[in-house]
Amino acid sequence: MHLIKRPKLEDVAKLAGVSTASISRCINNPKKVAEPTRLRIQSAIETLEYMPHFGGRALASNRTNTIGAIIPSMDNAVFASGLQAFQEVLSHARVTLLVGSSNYDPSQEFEQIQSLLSQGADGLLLIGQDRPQKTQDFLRKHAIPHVLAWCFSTDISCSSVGFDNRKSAKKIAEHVISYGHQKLAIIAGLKAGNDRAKERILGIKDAVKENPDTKIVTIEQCKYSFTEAGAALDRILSFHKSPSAIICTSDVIAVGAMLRAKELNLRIPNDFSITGFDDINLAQVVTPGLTTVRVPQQEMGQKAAKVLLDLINPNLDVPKSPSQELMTTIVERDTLIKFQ
Amino acid sequence: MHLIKRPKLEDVAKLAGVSTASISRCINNPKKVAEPTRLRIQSAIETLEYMPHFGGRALASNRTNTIGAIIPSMDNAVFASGLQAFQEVLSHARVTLLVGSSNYDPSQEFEQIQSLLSQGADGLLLIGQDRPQKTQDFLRKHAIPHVLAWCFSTDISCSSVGFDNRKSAKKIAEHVISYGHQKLAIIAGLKAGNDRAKERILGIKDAVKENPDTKIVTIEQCKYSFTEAGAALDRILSFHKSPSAIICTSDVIAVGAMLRAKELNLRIPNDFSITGFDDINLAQVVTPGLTTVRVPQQEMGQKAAKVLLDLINPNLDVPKSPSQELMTTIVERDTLIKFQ
DNA sequence: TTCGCGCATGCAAGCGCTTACATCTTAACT
DNA sequence: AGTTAAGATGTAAGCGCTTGCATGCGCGAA
Repeated sequence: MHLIKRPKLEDVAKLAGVSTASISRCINNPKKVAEPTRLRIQSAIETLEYMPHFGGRALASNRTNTIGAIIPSMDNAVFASGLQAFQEVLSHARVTLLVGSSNYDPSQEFEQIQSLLSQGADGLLLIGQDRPQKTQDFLRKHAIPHVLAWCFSTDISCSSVGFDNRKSAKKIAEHVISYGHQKLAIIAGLKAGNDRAKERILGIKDAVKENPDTKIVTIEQCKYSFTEAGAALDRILSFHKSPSAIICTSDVIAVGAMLRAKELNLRIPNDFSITGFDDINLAQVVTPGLTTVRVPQQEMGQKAAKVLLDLINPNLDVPKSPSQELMTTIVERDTLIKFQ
Repeated sequence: MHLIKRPKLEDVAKLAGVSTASISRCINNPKKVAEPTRLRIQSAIETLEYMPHFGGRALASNRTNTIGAIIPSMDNAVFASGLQAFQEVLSHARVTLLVGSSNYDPSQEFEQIQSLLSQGADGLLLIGQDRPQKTQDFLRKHAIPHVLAWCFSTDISCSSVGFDNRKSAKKIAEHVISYGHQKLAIIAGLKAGNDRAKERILGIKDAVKENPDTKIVTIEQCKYSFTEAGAALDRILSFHKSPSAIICTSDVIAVGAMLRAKELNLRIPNDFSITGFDDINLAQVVTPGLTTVRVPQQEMGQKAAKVLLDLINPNLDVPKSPSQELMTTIVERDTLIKFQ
């Protein structure tokens, strides 16, 4: 078992007694090679353990079979599981996933975009639609095939696979209101460069506007961490007019607030109701179970992968289905009860 | 704003009035170019928005600045956050991360290894040390720089960054035993191709062996899902001699069992104690809080990245620190109490 | 003045693969 | 048998970049 110099196409060609062109064809388009030759080539490839050289292939064909995904952070389960689903679909199509993370920062996202493209990514998965003009221009100018996930809107020029954050947030807010709550508080993720947070706030406001008896006591923002969410809860509780329900734009935040409430010996939902958003594992594990909005994470990852693959392989018969709206549903657990 | 043909080195060279060689040098080794020329080149690169072609570069230099990671699944928070940390370090070193997932299946892992390598990965991050001879031979034969994480053992020939699963499991088992528990049950992940699960079981057995009064009532295996873990609990409860403590080799499993126990109106830790492994978010969120083993996920990801980068850039002065053992600690919460 | 040396730069040969085109074979027609 | 089209295979020209080597230049020492 000693080190072997990487074989090249030529070596395989020699062994199989054909030209390098045939090998290449056999690998990329087996139909173009006659049965017996193909078998001969196959076995030559196997005995040499030949593996195409990526650079050579990329240079000659100008394709890398690589797709980049830039997500805020894998630390948030909601993206991790979407990404997992995305990767699985890609893998079946023999496409490799490049991963970058933006840490919720638009300028880091821009850097990562450049970085992944310079690594040859044929296309990109991005989260959300809110990004600086600079980034958008860049994508357009270089005609980068990309799809946006975790958002949906018909007026965006590029493909998106996701749900309508505003509508979904309105729905949960209406749900909360229908339980008789009139004084609401919001804990949202930081809005800067994060359209999901913004849209969700807007959605809640939409619901409040339509229900004149209702009002928003305060809107707090914080990072997606338990402790920050706990601090946000503290701020809310320091108000005179404390809310009867707190709507959080993420499960992580809601759970963080619940943990803090427990420390303070407050009882949820008796002292106040609370709702989340995403329906990650935490929501079902926390006590009481968190009433939240289920987001089709896996489905989104899978469909986004398919759309992106179509975008890259302008497939003959596949009808263009550039954007897809997925639906969210409310998952009722135990943190929301009727007011009084 | 129209579509622009991707500029190549030659275009930049023409604009800057130098040869392509200088541009290349300027990009890869700025010191080798005189100050004024460098500035001229820089500005040419910027006005053209030049971005090196990945394939060309990879072909000529035989390096891709890309590292692959193959993890069982990003769906498990323990790997997701390790991977996040790994990626961040890589990103600072201007190296891009390729991701594959094996779904805990050695043959899928092998495929992903091949796939990532054929994408030109300069090195690989793998989880655990237990893999088929075939895979090991492959890695050795092709001299693939790689590091193993989530495991540690001095007798492995290649670098590893992680903790000793067996020792850590022994430690938590001893801890449980020190609380007076004598009849223990284990719920472990599926052992096949998963050395973490195997080692942890062995560690628990080690502890039991050293404490003659103690015995293991049963060892159940299941996938890393709440429902499967719940089913495993059912099996345990159907035994005559039911255990006073259940040691789980993963938090996901422990929490799944706790959820099931709650459904059955069993009270933890009164009816039985339970412990987890990993200390992911869930452990602190579940009620009662899960007593578990904290694994330095982030640190592991970061250090693994550094080791791998060193392996790939045989750095001059950096002393070889091939393997690193990290420590785990027991996090005491509320699922483990004294027997009786 | 001459020589030599070091530095900055240019020249040009590939790196391993794909693919348009040319060539050859074969079989199905007239 | 002659003609032709379709299919299988080979030929060779790059794809865009890196890098060993050659070149040219300026400067100090002899």
